[in-house]
Amino acid sequence: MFSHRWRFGWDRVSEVDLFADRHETSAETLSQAIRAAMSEEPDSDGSVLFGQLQGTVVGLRYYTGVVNQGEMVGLVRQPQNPYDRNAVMVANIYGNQVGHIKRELAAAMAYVMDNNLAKVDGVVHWGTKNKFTMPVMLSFWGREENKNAVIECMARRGYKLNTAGSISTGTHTGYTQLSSLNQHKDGEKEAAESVGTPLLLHQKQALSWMCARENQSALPPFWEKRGELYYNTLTCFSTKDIPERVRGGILADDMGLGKTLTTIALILTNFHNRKPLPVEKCVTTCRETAYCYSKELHCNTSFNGAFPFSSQHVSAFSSSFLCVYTQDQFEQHVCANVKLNVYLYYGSERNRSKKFLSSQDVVITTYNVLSADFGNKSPLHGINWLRVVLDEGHIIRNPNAQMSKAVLGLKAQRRWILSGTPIQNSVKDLWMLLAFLRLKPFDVREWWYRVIQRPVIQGDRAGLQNLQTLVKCITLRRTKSSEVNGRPLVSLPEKTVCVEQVELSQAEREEYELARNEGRNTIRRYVLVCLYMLRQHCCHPDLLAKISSDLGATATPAELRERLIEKLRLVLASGSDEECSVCLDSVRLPVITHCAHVYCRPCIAQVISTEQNVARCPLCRSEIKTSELVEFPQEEMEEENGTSSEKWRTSSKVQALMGNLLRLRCEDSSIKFLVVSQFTRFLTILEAPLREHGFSFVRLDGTMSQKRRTQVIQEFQSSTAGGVGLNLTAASHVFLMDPAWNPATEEQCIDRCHRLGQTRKVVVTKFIVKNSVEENMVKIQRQKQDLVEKAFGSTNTDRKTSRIDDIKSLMEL
DNA sequence: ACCGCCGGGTGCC
DNA sequence: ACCGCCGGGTGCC
Repeated sequence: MFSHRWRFGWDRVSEVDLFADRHETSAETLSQAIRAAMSEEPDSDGSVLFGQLQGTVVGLRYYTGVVNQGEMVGLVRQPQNPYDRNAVMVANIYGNQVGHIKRELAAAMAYVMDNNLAKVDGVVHWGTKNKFTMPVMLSFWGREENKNAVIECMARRGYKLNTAGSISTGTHTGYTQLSSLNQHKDGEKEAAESVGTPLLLHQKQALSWMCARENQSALPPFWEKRGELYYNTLTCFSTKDIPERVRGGILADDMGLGKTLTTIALILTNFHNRKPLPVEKCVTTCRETAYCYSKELHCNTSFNGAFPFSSQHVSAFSSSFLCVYTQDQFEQHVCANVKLNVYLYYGSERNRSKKFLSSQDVVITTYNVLSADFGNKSPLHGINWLRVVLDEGHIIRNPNAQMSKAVLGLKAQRRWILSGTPIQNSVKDLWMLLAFLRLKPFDVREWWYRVIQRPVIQGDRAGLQNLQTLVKCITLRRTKSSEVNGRPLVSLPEKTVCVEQVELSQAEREEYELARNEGRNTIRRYVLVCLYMLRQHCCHPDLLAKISSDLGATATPAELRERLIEKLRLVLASGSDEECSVCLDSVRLPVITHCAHVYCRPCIAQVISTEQNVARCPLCRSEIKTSELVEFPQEEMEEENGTSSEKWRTSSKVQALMGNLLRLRCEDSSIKFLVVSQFTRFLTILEAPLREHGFSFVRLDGTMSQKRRTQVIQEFQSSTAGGVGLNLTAASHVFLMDPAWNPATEEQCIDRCHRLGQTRKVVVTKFIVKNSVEENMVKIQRQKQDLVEKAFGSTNTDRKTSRIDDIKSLMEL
């Protein structure tokens, strides 16, 4: 075993090349590398069409799901299918199963899909009336770098992807009646008497539109009736059942145009059967609800007493309304003689009774309370509300957030989103809002993505138009500069914004640049430390520097120093090549911090000096001071081999290696192996299982003297002819335990045994942890190799191999 | 499935 | 006939 970084002094800086200062674009390179190395989830928006393929759907007669001509279908892997673990299920928009992809094709697709090499879409262009099988046009989408792999993989199984020219991707403009979209946007509606504040013209228009959206019976956008069926013009899906109409929408007026007042007016004006909410003495009637949430949590339970509560008949739908700061607005905008039951559902003493909450006219809560309750016998989720209103609805933009999931779990007849900025960053933001409104079929992310998001991002005009139609249909948005009947919505004094550019003085600029560079260096260092630790996790958990808990604060300074020195000795002895997490090289002038982490003195000194206030340990974030760094007494530096009392444990990677070694030894007991790691301490860890299974081994690493290295290599080569030096041809199997940033580093390593004197086939095994920083390192390696290939027309490897082949043939070997 | 595939019945022209 | 051919039974994954 040997650690190549040290032993041969190869390319010691290769790991930090990505961030090196000499590149003009270092900042960009840094961010790219971080994104590439740290990203767990690839950006699916970057996908390109690899090609298309005509496939077959079989087993139609066993399922009820039907498709129309031109309809999009979903392809779902069924790894648990008892008849075929490669099964790919075909379903229509509503998720009804239509059939399966034919077995042989499914086998090829399963590989591509399971390895995330491509996403596959299906469209059925014809044969929809078939009884047994039907054709399906499959489109393969993915990231550019996977394109060839996918095409080859499919070709190997006899499926040729059609990559030619322009192909229909299935997006087209849905037929829509634009006139109907603007319905009621110009109409006006008077608010109910109980609304205490007179509405402005544009607010009456908004009220009219909101009432219409709640009372309408029109189909959602892109749906039309065709005979007995309801037909979706974008996906070509059709169904007997009328698609659920979206009773509600997005009120996206600018700040200050009175979204809250308009919503209060809606609550009071449009109760059941288009009648106003019964208020005042009307104690026995059903009460309505609107809901809203605020981003803020105000746990002020004393507010509860501010509202008169009366016991009400519990309605089938209760209702609640919004935000903390609108509590005043209710009082302000509701007539003084009107009693409205408004309950603020937050604070630890909140009343969790479903019956009580249902009896309220309005229940107001916060996103935080809602998500805290969700999945925990949440009374709010058990009530079928008349209306749910999300104030500042863009807060639930991220569909992965708990708050968003909690919001989607609410049951309601009518749903509203109030937001001045419904789309903050990208078209992606819209999905969560559509999902909340339950706008079919876009509430299912796949259909939203296929029909709208991907086409829009790829610049498809039809996709953009469909998006606009969709948004127009469910959104009312006016800005402060909008006009009604030629007049501005609101009259405000003039506002001017100007930008004045300011130059820093030379001295200021110098200080600024200094701070910027320091900041950049600090970030760079922390990123490297973080990546480094992830790489260690991939190999073995014990590689991570331990945060020592036994270095108590009660110890005297002398005791503490003694213990730290002991710890430092242990750490240095355990791997002989302890690496500094700052420079990633072997520790020079080792020092140990009070939190028991070891660094090079110059490295950690620099970290401390770049901190403005309190310097913190890059590994554990404990406070560190230059004066508290403990050095190793010089005379003990050469000591070796502290026996670690800690218990040995295995790791997945250790298991993988041992499995290979044992299998190979069974096949041929004369095989020798080379086991390579970037981490010398990992080699130390590997010694235990090797001994346990009776493998004899030698170790080679950077701390050894030249003499010792020669001895070790001779011992390893003993039974094999050939010279010494860097020759390790006795080994025919190379195990690379962890990837290096630079592929050349690995190549050099492999060449130590794949060279003159080698008589066996050389097999190299690289262990890469799935879904980890290691996979991303491999991607970076591949990119580097591609670069080399583009620049030279052949890879490093090829050139080397061919040179070796040349020599071999010259010497007639 | 107006197929392919399987397995039983059958067998000169 | 250890075949070929015929025609019935059958059928996703």
